[in-house]
Formats: sequence, C-alpha cells, structure tokens
Amino acid sequence: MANIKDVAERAGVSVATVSRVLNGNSPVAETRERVLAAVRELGYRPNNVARALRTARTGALGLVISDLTNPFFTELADAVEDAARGLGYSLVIGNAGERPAQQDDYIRTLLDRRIDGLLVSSAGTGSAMLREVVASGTPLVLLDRAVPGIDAPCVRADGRAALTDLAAHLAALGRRRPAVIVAPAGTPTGDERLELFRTVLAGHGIALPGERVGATPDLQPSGGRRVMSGFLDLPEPPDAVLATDNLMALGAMDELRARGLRVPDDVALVVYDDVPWFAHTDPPLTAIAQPTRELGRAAVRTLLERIEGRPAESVLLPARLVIRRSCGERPGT
Amino acid sequence: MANIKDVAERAGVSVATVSRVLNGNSPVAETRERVLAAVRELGYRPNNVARALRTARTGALGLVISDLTNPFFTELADAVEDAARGLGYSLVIGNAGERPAQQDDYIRTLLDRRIDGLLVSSAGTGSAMLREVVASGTPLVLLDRAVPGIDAPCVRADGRAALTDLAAHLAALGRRRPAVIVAPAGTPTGDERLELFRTVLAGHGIALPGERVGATPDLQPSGGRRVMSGFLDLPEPPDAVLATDNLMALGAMDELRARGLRVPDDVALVVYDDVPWFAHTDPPLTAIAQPTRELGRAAVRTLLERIEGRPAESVLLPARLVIRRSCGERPGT
DNA sequence: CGAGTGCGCGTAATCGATTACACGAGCAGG
DNA sequence: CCTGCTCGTGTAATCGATTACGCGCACTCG
Repeated sequence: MANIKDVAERAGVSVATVSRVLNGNSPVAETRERVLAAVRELGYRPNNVARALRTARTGALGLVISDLTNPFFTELADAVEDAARGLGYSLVIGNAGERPAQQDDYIRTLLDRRIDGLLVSSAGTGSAMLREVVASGTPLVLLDRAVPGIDAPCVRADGRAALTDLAAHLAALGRRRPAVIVAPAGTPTGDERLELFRTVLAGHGIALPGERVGATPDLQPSGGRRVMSGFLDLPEPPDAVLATDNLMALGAMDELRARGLRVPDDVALVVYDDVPWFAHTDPPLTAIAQPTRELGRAAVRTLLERIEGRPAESVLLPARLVIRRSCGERPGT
Repeated sequence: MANIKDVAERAGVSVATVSRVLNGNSPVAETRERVLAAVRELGYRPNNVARALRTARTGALGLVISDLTNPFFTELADAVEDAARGLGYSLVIGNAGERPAQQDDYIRTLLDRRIDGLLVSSAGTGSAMLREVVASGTPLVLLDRAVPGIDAPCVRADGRAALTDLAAHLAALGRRRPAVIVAPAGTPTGDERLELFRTVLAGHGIALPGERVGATPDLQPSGGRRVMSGFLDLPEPPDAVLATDNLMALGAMDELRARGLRVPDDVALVVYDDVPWFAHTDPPLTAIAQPTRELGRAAVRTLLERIEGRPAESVLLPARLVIRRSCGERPGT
C-alpha cells in the first residue's frame, strides 16, 4: 500500500506538504492539485495506525456489552454503533456474556488498544478494571447499569413513571396479586426495578409479598419458566406477573401454556424491555419500553463530551408503558 | 501512562531489553526480574498502536454485518466475536443495515485501520470496495452470502438437506399447496433457497407456481405480513408457507392471527433460521436451523488461515430441519 | 595462553504519520 | 532600497514500540 512518502515523491513535494493538503491544517497553494492527483493515482489512504500513534487519538470507541444476544443489548449496541459512526468513530465491541472476568479482560484489551473512550454495561458490580480505567484517565461512560464507587457518568432509563402507570393499569383491571420475576441479585437493575414496583403498588394498596418474588439464576427463559412454575404452585397464585428482563418472560409464557392457562384471562403478563418481537406474540405483550436507541445516542454523546474534556452528567431517560393485550382489555376500549 | 522507556529507566536497562523480556524473543538473564518488577511497579502496558505500526499487525479483525438487529446475524456476530477473542483478536464491528453504500464506507474505514483480516456478510452483490479489499491484499472471508466475482472463500450454510427433509415432511402431512415468502431479489440467499425448495418439492410431485411466491421489499415483519395477506386472498390459498428469513415469519403469523386462521390447522408455517425465540412461540415453529455458531467459528478459522498465508477453502455447513409443531403432528407422534 | 564461540545487552534504524521550526521568496511601508 | 511581514514549503523531531547489528565478556578448546 502506498504511503505518504510515495505520494510526496510522485507529487515532487515533501511529506509535510502532503500531510497539510490532506488535513487542511495550514494553507497550501499551487502544489495542492499535484498532491491530490498523486493521491488519486496511487489510491493512497492514510495509515490510521501511524496517525493514531502520533496524534494519540485512535478514532475508536470501545463498547463492552453484558450480553450481546439479549435483544435489549443488541439494540443498544446497534444504536451505539450507529451514533459512533455518525460522529466519525469506529466501534470495537466486546461481549462479556455476563461474566465479570471476561469483562475485565476486554477492558484491558481495549485500554491497550488506546481507544479514545469506553462504554460499559457492566456485568458485575465489583470490577477492579473499571477502577483502573478511571485511574488511567480514559473517558468512561456507564451504560444501563451504574456501578457503585465508579466515578463516571451513567446513561440509563428511569422506570419510575412506567412502573407507576403499570401499577395503575393493573389496579384498574382488578389485579390484586402481582408477582415479579427478577434477575439474579447483584444485577443492579433487577433489584431497583423490584423496589420501585413494590413502592408504586403500595400506592394502590396492593402488597407484593416475598413469596411472589422469584429470582432466576440468569436472564434466560429457563429461569423464568421455573420461577413461574413456583408461582403457579402457590396456594394463592398471582394474577399478574412482571418479568424484569425480556428473555425470562418467554419462559414464563411457556409454563403458562404448558399448564393450559391463558394470558391475560388467567394471568396477566408484563415484560420489562419492549423488544420488537413482543408485538408479534400471542397475545401481544404489554411491556415497559426503554428508549433504547436514545440511550445509545445519549451514551455516545456523553462519552464525546468527556473525550473533548468537558464535564458530563449522568443521563436518565424515562421508560414508558406500552399497553398491549397481555393484561386484559383496557377499561374504555 | 508509562511507556517502555520509563520501564527501561527504572530497571536500568535499555528499551530493547525490556521488549525482549516482554516478548520472550531472545534470551534474557539476570535483568529479567528487574524488568518485570519495573513493569509491575509502573503498571506498564505495551502500547498496541505503536506495536501495530512497527509489526504491521493490529491484532484486530473487522466484521461488517448486513443487519445486526436481525437475530440470525446477532448470533453470528456473537459467535465471531467469541472465536476472535479466543484466538487473541479484537473485533471491530460495522453494521451495514442492509445498505451497500454504508457497507462500503465501513470497509474503507476498516482498511484504513489496517485490520488484519475482514469478514463481510455482504448487503449487496455489487460492492466496489470488496474488489479493492482483494486488491489490497487484506485477507477476506465472506460470511453467509457469496458475492459473484469476488475471489475470497465463503463460509455459509447449505440448506439442501434441510429443504429436502422439509419437502418430505410437508408431503407426508398432505400439504400440497406450498408457498414461499422470499427476501427481495438480489439477496443471493433468498433466490437460492427458493430454487432449492422448488426442486426438492418437484421430487414429491408438488408444484410451486409463481403466484405462491411473494417477495418482500426488505427482511422485516411488515413485508412478511403483506405477502401472507396476498397469499390468503388467492382463490387457492396455500396450505403451507415457508419464510426464507426469520423476521418475515413474524409478520406472516400476525396476518394469520388477524384473520382468525390457525397454525398448523389452517396453514403450516416454516421459518428459515432457527432463532431461540421460535421455540417459545405458539405454536413452536418448525424451522430450518443454520449452524450459526459453527459458521462464526469456521469463518474466523478460515480467515486466520488466510492471515497466516495458507490457502483457505470455502466452507459449506449443513443446515438441518428442526421439527416443532407448526406443520402439524409428525406422523407416528 | 590465545583464538573462537556464543550469550546478553545496548545502539540505532524503522514503521507512517503529524507538526514545530526555519528558511526563502514576495511584497508592502518607510 | 532596505526592513520586516506573511505565506508556502522543507527539514527533522516525535509518537512507542520491534529488531538488525555489533560489541564486550566469559567460557572452551587446542
């Protein structure tokens, strides 16, 4: 591949001039056309590695995502990628697969690659590497999941309004025995969503006893199914179930179908995360939609603030309740 | 951040020695411990940008994927990422969103970044940049979609056996009027799947007339729904429908439900691509499962062959039919 | 005891760009 | 006509690593 020296020779100028023409940092006159012609003829493209070494800017962002195959994170990654490209950055992606050790591995690799900034939706809460990132001075923005003790802006969705609406929705439909399938303890979002929901339910005089809260070992369908099975075996089974993550809801539906129960007639079902598929299930699922693409965009924007040395705030975007048919007909519909 | 010079000073040796200790290329004796100690104390990590410049190896692979939000490609990307990491490579990802122009953009960026190798599941068939990649000598492997005129190994799934099984399955269940929802013309996989299916159906004396072949403008659910609607309006509507890509099947199901038709009683439904969700729909969908993760692994393996200068062959892995309940009960079940 | 061998290490070139500094030419003002 | 700008360009340092080459020392062997 042609390098800047080849171009300089062909145009009969120095490498400095070529660089200046290409970067437009300082005015260049008559040689300009000759340089551009040489560039065209040789098909020259600047070597980004060399440029990165000299300028200490790689033009790449790192994204460490907790689980790429989870549709919520897929969409988030897609949005981040899109936003990054729009701003002229490439994206180096790492999938932690919900394993903190692998996450640390990735962060290390990304730091070694001297990415300009890092986005992390942390798998665990006690990452030593995250601390190192902060110490290294690499701009960091947390995505979807805050990590206590890490001084970095966090971009995520606020479920309060949506959960408040949901509680009202369920109350209006006469559901009095809600249950929640939560992510394993330690996943910050799970616990938080549970507590919020409990609080807003209380506002309607509806209790959420511990027996109707079931944690899964992971975020997979199988766990959702097991928890749902436990709920249905209770002397007083729930009449409405909220799954705090999307995949778990699938398993929950399987169990309901296997027992011949119907949604929403026998049990109402609500999912946290509105992945496109949920509009196509039978019945279409009422869901709490996080503004996924906006989160991705906001995260990149926030990261760029940090990269450019400006202070950056955490961002909290409201999630909203999308009412479909899995809780029963809306009153007045 | 500390660099190799800092380490050398602290250990009282030259930078060459530090490099040698760290890379183990040539024997180093007594100073070894001092160097390692200095590395530890300073928290030194080699700068990958500088290393890449010098060695002309970045340790990064590029993946340009046609549509990251399509579950098939999500899983493929995940598998590629996993395999790449396992071999010590990072992955720079680009989502073409089925737009050839954006794909070319990405390929260009990746070449500029001097990635060691490139994986592309091409959005279009006439990419000028792909030609340039080959010309540039950057190792290239095509993924899932072959591109005519591009001399690079292609890793994809062979649906012949699965479609043969499917034809037999449908024939055994007495379905005589199959239909196919295909991807827009120009998507190589779509056309190929259609022709294969037509051929194997003929083996059972079943025809696939043009009126029961419907193309969608994109791979989205809405298109699938429109095509299905057209099928159902035919004087002789189909009794079995194959969707050649996963998302289109969702729309097709929507249309069936909207018309009060039942799967499989009224219409059998089969999907190309077995995304995990299909096991959780009602009814669970019979699908043609591509060996997605194996494809990802094979692609990375093939790319590495090319990177290391060995010749590499195309890979064709068999897809298989996963029978669930969307075509009716299996005879003998 | 001297020459040869090999090991361990330092010096310096190199990868391909950016950019500080200097220099020559052209031009304006006094 | 000389001084001093400005403008355009070249020279060379620099980013942080790897690595070819060479040197000195210790050891071995004749």
